[in-house]
Amino acid sequence: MPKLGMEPIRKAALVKATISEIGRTGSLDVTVSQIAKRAGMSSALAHHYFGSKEEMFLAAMRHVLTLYGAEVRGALAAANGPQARLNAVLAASFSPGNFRREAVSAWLNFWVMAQSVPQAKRLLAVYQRRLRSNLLAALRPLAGDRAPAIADGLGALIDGLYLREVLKSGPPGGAAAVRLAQDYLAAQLSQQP
Amino acid sequence: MPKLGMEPIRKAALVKATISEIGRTGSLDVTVSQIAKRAGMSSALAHHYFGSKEEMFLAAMRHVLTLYGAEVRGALAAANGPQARLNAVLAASFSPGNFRREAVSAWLNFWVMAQSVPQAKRLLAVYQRRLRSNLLAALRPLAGDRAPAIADGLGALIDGLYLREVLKSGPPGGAAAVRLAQDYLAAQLSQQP
DNA sequence: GTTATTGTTGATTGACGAGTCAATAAACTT
DNA sequence: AAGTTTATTGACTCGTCAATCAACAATAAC
Repeated sequence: MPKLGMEPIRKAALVKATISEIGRTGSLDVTVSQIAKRAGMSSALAHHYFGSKEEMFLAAMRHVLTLYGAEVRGALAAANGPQARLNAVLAASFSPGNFRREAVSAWLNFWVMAQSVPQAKRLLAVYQRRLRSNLLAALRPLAGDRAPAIADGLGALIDGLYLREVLKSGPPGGAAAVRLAQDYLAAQLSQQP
Repeated sequence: MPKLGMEPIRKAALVKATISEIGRTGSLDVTVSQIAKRAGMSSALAHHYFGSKEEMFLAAMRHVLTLYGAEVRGALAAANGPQARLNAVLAASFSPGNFRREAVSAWLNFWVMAQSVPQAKRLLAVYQRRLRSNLLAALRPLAGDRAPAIADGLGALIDGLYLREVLKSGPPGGAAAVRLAQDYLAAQLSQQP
């Protein structure tokens, strides 16, 4: 049975399954067996490829952040001018791909993990730095000295909207979230600089 | 040895210890033994009083929310007029008592718990409703129809600032958080209603 | 065709931890 | 003083789970 070159396939399946299981249970209290089962393999194989449960979690986290980063980059590439760049970041942040229960729930749990796993903390810090730098670059031409404060506020607002999404029931509210964030931006930018 | 009337004392000690341990480890992966030890008793006694670990967590959560609620109420009682009431809510939210590593970390973990424990979800919903209602009441005279959107944004911003505090190192940044939130408010309120 | 290399799993190990129990002791009741 | 209630804990049960191992299978290398 063993076809060669299984490693990347199985790893990808495990990463996906990890996110699914974290999303399903809403916590990191997920067993390797559950993950492996959902990915269609034995728990022993999961350990074979990842070595430890923590590595699986970290790989899943990297995956979520990578997807997010790619979407932001893509949206930015098609954006003309500062205002469009801001909208691009917001649109990517709350796109259906990123702003869905599973991913949001996983993201919340990664935040928890960051408190005890240094590597996770580093990954989140990278995400925060990138977001801040994107916002800042677009805001400086529009808001000058006030750009840093606005960027920090907008960053926190985005995180807060993610946070609140996990408790909401019903369909994802990405559109409403974008509206709120744009509202915040409009208010800040209408102030004299 | 048994002095009577120990129950409330021990329960309070356990609640405090629960918050401390969650804050220390940054997660809900805390054993009843750890909590009991920090509270100066055996794990059996902890079970005797609370029945289960989950009950301990819920009691700790209630405690955090009660403290927060009391502080908000106190600040509101001394506030005159809508703008002062808004400032009161912000000041209470980021006061040193509430906005300290331990409490913030516990709060993040309660958020996670809310995803799988209905009772925890209910408690958080109560907190959110109260916050929203407080903000809304103060905002309506200042912003009219735009009050709901501003309240939702401000609520999310507050939650986001909490979230970001858990990753920050160094001393608590309550003052900066209040500034950011007030900045948001000022920008929103300067818009024509 | 023998020898690595890669893929795969059932079974097992070893640790840990929630919750229970039986026993002890001090205080209150009558 | 006998009995009840409250406080308290060490020892134990029972389940779970991460991680390892031994074995087997298929492909590639020589």
